[in-house]
Amino acid sequence: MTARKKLTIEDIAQKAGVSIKTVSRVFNNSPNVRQQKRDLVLGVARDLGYRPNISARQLASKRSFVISHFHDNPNTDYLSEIYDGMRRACSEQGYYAVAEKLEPQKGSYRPALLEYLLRYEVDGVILSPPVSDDETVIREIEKRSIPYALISPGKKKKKGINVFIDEKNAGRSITEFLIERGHERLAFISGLDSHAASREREAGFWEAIEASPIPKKNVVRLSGNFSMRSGFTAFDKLMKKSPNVTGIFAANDEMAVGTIVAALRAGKKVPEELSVVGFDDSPFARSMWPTITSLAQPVDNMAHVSTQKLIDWIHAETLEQSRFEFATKIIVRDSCP
Amino acid sequence: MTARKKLTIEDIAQKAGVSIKTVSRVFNNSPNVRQQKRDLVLGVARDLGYRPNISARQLASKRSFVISHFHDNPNTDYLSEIYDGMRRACSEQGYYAVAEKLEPQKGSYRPALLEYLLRYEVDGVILSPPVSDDETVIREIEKRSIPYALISPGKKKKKGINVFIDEKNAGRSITEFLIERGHERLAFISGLDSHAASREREAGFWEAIEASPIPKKNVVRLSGNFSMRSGFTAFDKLMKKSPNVTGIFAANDEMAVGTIVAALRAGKKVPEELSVVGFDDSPFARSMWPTITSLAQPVDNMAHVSTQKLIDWIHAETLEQSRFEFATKIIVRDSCP
DNA sequence: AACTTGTTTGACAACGTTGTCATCTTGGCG
DNA sequence: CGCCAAGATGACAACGTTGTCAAACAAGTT
Repeated sequence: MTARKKLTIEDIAQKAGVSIKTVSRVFNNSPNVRQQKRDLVLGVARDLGYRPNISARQLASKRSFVISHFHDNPNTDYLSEIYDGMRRACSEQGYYAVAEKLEPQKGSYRPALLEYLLRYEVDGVILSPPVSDDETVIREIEKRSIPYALISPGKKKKKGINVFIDEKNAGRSITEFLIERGHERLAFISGLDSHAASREREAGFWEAIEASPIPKKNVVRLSGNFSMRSGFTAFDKLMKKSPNVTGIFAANDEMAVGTIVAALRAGKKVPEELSVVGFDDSPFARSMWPTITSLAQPVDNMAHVSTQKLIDWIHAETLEQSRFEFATKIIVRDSCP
Repeated sequence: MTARKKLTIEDIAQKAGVSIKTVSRVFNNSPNVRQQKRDLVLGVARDLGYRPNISARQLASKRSFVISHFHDNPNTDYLSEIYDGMRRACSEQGYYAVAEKLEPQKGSYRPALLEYLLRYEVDGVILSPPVSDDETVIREIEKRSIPYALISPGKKKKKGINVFIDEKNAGRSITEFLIERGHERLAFISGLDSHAASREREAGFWEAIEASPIPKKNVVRLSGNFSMRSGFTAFDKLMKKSPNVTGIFAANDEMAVGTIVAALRAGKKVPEELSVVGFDDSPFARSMWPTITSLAQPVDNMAHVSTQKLIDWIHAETLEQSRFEFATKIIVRDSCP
């Protein structure tokens, strides 16, 4: 029933009694179109169900309408949240969202990146950790003056769009949460030290400790690498070092899961004898038992905003605001109620 | 340094001393081009580093070069493996791989699907469970004669490409694996009964039991829903019903994780007192402690082959072979060594 | 009223391919 | 050796947009 012929810009122009160029202007939000005509065209287009043909646009304008997300992160939950946010923003504006895992070759992301940029001529790029901290990649993108957005970069760049949470602040607030629950012997399990966010979270942890009456000797730092496995081993080490710790902050949820599993195995009751908080509010946090109290960052929304702003930048060819900080919140669950 | 002007088909034609149409034919693998010219053109193109312009192709040929994967599955690891396989096949052939979560509206995938098909005019579609079992979706796609591939469909369709493993056989073989390890009291934790694969896996489980000397009264069936949580509760129920079970087959790895965590909490040693096997060989299986013995299906490869065959189908406009069965294997790890 | 100046509009040529159809080769066969 | 069918090639018009540039219009200014 909907098998009618394909609509073109010409059909709309004719029906609205204007030239195709005016229709084109309307759909590109170009200036210099009288509001009245704009509304007219938009009305006709809506009635007929017109959608601009992406390929023709691409060809004529030499833009690809592709926005690529480059990543190198095994956390598929995180990636898929980013992709969702991108997709929402892209489909609102008729762009393609594409995700590409960048495989380092001889330690450098450069070859894979170049191959890709050449192939698709992307209009905009989104980078997430750890790629958002790779200077080589950023330089290569700037060299081609492709608009880009960095999600949670370690150090903010002046040029691109920067989208982030205050990791230190977040680390501090979830530590304060633990302290308020009455815990006086704490442990922190770090992520990869090469990951800037992990270092910030730790800095926040120590800030909270210093601001509290808890003596430093009651606090242990264990190093992990964001993997569930490293949570296990951290817990085992902890039990040897200071078995009377009652509150643990793991720098991400996977390690929190590992910690809890190890605790259960060792016969410790969670949360009765040991409270654990995580970071990221990943699906793990909801599905573990006990469910995990975690600090949530609005990844989906961060990706959505980056993409929107990126598209604005592409259109405007100039960038007015470049830094966007997002609020976080603590999701209270069973592991530290 | 690579900032040279964009190459077009014309440049290649000129340099090779043929018409642009011949170059076009070569790049589309059209018949009726002398081998000698084909090689010549290909050589020149390689030397100059020519790549056909996707948009122009799309516009002229009225194809979109987009292959979409429709899914509705919370397992991001699974999805990302599929996406990887698709991407590999797509980028070999200059297609776009796009993934789209189909959100049911009033219980039907139809509205979301139609919106999407209209928007992007996809050339080919890949469906994964549970969408690959949705008759409405398949009918809608067939109505538009869009080539499609089904990954692990419950019942094989005659028309599209069907890519699958023998779930029953797989279920049987991993059960046999348990039995061979000397377990005589077993339990099966099912997935969602609406999920055809889960039913097949269970059928395989019972086949193995019947073929063994184990009496049925030593075997328990518990129902789960593929979530980690349902693994926990299944284990707790099991301990009440028949605490002397020594081998458990969970219909997926998430439930296996849940089972193991519950077991550790209850003070059971895994694998010394209780062996657990899972299904899917997801990242969980590698990262849990103990690591989980699991049945692996080659998801990445299944997606790669579906996509390749789909592209063949798009080009040939006719489908010669439509069913592809993949081999599985058991990955032996610590939870049942 | 004539003259600026800036805004709005449209005609028409790109953009880089593929589809169509006509023409030119080639090879087999009588 | 001539004829014919099939295969190989090319000229040229699509495809549906946007870019360019010139023309028409509107609003101030003298």
